Amino acid sequence: MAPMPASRSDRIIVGLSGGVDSAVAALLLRDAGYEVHGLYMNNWDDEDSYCTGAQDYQDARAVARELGIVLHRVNFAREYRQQVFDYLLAEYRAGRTPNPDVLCNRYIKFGICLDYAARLGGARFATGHYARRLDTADGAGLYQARDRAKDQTYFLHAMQRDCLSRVLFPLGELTKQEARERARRAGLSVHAKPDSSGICFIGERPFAQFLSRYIESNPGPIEDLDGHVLGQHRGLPFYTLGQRAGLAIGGARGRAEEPWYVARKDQPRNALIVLQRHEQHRLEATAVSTAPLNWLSAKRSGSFAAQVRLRHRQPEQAAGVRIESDGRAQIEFEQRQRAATPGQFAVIYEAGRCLGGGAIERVLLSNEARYNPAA
RNA sequence: UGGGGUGUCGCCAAGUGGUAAGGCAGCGGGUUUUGAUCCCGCCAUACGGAGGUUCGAAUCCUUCCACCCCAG
Repeated sequence: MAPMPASRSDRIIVGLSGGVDSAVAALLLRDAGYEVHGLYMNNWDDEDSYCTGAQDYQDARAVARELGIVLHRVNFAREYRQQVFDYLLAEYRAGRTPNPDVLCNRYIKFGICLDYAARLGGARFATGHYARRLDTADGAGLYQARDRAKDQTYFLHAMQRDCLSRVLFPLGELTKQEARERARRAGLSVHAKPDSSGICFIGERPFAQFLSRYIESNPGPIEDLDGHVLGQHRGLPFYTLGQRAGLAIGGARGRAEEPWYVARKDQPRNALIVLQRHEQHRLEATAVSTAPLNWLSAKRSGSFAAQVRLRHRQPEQAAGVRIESDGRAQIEFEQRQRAATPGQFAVIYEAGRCLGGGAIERVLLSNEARYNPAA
């Protein structure tokens, strides 16, 4: 385990989700001699068949009991709704594809929840994220987890930099397999609980179905690159760039026997433009421009070479980054990037350190000479 | 109602006497703390309807129906 910067008498608050990872985080800190309190956070109030909140809380209680630690509980549903969910709906309505978990980490987990942990007397706030926090010459830095396949820094890149000095990621040096093994050996009842996926607190329900509860349908044509109508869509917000499933386009006379993918959204005409597999070069970007970056290191200026991810779990892509005077970034990739999507985040790395990132605002496709404002 | 053509899974489409390819879509699962991508599995006792020939027909014959095209 990484050296603990806090003194052993300090109280550490661990965000307990009811899953394996946060349980092991608490286990490691307890075994290292800290006074550990658990904090279960409820971010979503709807109780329906997809909401696992009730079970997760019971699991968190079991973990606390098994570890012999105090468990606190707090409800941030109102804040989540205002700072994450409203953003998500606004982005979808605007035709972009938001990443709510990035905002959840910035505003909820490492925002108000971090403050709440401090009020509980926590000198530090720890979570079960697969990431590493290391001290550097310019302060605490966020580094990728040793288990690169599980690395979650993509989701953490937007947290405020000054929060880094107050957080701990005890799982940063472990693989998922090792974490489960530790849980099993410690007799934690959640050791075999399946990994969760899907938007936190919304769950694994069919996503378009969930969205349709909040976003009105607005049907329009599905067209190929030449403007031939191939079908009808339910509303531009229900699709994202590069998406294959859900288009309901079958075979067409004289067309290749290939699946169709979303190429772009024509907002003024409410048309969804699609293409086939052999045309996917039209989905490839050479560069993206971002909103002003959030920095987790000393602010950079000018141009520099870096590695960039456009989505979680994507291997780092070699790129040139140019910082504009307004804080925005122009990122030019060595390799073309498939389905770079406005609303998602470009996250910048350098030798395993997450420098920060920003929301993708515009995408420069490989067949375009300049940014298309409608992109 | 002259001539020609076509009717095979939701869509496209092989198969022209030997016991229904494939792709797309869809559904299910895997991977995944976003949305996607990707991977795996399932998916026509049935060939527009009805008769007939044959050991055996989607494939041959008769007839009816539907649609398309050219003539009108």
